[in-house]
Amino acid sequence: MAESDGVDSAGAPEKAFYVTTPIYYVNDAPHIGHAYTTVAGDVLTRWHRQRGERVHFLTGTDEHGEKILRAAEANGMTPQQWCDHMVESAWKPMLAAIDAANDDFIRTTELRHTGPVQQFLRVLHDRGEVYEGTYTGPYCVACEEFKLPGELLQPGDRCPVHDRPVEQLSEENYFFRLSAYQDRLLAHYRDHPQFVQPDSARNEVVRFVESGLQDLSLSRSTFDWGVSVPWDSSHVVYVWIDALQNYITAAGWGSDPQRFAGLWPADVHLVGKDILRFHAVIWPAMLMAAGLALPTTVFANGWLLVGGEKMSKTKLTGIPPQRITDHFGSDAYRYYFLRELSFGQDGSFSWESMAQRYTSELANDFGNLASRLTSMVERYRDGSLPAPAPEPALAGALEKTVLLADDRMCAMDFQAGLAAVFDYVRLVNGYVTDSAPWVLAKDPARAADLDRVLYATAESLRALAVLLNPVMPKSCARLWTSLGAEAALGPLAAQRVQDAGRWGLLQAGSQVRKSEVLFPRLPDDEPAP
RNA sequence: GGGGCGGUAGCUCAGCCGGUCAGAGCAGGGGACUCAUAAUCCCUCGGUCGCGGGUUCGAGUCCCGCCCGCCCUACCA
Repeated sequence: MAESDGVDSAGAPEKAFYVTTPIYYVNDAPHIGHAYTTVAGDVLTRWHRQRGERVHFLTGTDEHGEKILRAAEANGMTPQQWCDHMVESAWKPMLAAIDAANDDFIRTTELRHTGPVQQFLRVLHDRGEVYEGTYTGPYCVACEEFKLPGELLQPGDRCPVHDRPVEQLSEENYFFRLSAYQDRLLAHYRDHPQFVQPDSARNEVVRFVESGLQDLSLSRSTFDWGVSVPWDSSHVVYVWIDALQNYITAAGWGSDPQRFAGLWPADVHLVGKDILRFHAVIWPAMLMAAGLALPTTVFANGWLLVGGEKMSKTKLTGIPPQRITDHFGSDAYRYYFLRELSFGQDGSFSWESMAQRYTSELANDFGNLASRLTSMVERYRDGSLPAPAPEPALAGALEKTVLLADDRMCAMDFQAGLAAVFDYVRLVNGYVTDSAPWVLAKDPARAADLDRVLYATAESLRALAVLLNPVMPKSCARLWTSLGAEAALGPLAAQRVQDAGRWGLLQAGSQVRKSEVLFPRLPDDEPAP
């Protein structure tokens, strides 16, 4: 198969596999729900990178809007200072804690974003997609802000903050002709079933659009922390319209056409299901209106439930990722959430299940297998790996494992992909026990059998290091070193998923060294917060 | 009210177009082994597949009704 170096035969940059997370609102404190989406994107992109593809992984922060303005005021800072503070003290540390290898980090207050956003608005305006209109909605005088019909207290349409009746107020706004896109959106959903995933999310979106769309007001004039509407500086762009564009502005739209051509359209927008509608309805309509290509897939992941409830800041169930990574490490964190939960469905997090999977699967099954092998090669063969030898029982299973894992991971079915890999881990543990190399070692006449068993086990671990590297890069790097694989095979990052199932890659004489255990057993107890 | 998804062994969940689909892992019980992180391996206990009808030679698997849970129902990041 063709190796990719990022350039196709014509010399033009190969279009990258482009994955995005939502940009996170800096006013929120990062919790495991944010990190879940980010980890999924990171593992997905690392997997494709391990397949030899050119990849681009984008994340970032959303920094405009009235809430930011008010939070900054409350903290005695300018909005920009407040955003800078939150990005540096909360959001970037979260990425470091989960070991995310994003290629870019976009902030909506950056000039590379705000300039192109204005350009985009002009394009919509010039194309007749925007008109001036009147927004009428429930308004609380005490709050000095519009309320959402759904949040009003009943009976009487009362403000949930002040418990007093709201009044209907009108504001002159600019509107986007979203309603004009109903049929085109429905046609797109119909012709591109992979556009919204999983199916449950797609169903909801289709039903929603079928029920009819209203035009969307895309500007605000009651505060000024946002991108100015280019033809009317008394308005700022509605924060969602601003935020969605990060996916193209970060890719170079409006600033770097060559870069944009090499990235857009995005292959996957990962989103939480709470913001699905913005990504599966408004965003594609905006792109259609501007004449741009649509992303291939919008994938909505489920929510993490804690104690059976959705995490909530107000209920103090929003768990910071660092609380878990401090105890279990980033590799285990990444593994746990993708292995335990079915991506796309809601799932429960509990400290107990995290500890259980850590101990059972990472420490006892995977880590211990590495210990068994390295210890025996040191003990029986002075740390020098025996020569390659066939072992059909394992080689056949490994080949199937690689094909299945690759298929599942590319489909974003991380749970099944990891299950396939760990089925193989179990198989190898069984193989070692059945082969009983410690018995073979006592009989010089069976030296060849011992060599074969040691080689087969090492070769299996070699493949596991490749397959698990996108999920657990730190541990797999140590395993790679421990196997002495780099001398003959090169860096772990250079190993291709497609070749991982080939038997006989590790070379005779590789220096195998027992290292610190990959996943030390840990106390199960949850540390006090 | 309308809509979406789900309700399968103690726990977490697989089960595509109906016919070894009654499963996996963990937990529990028993045994083997000692290379290894008191790890590993094997065996085993265990479920009227939410409830009630229906279609069919045959239904967790399709249809209808009901019960329960979560979510969506437009400008909340």
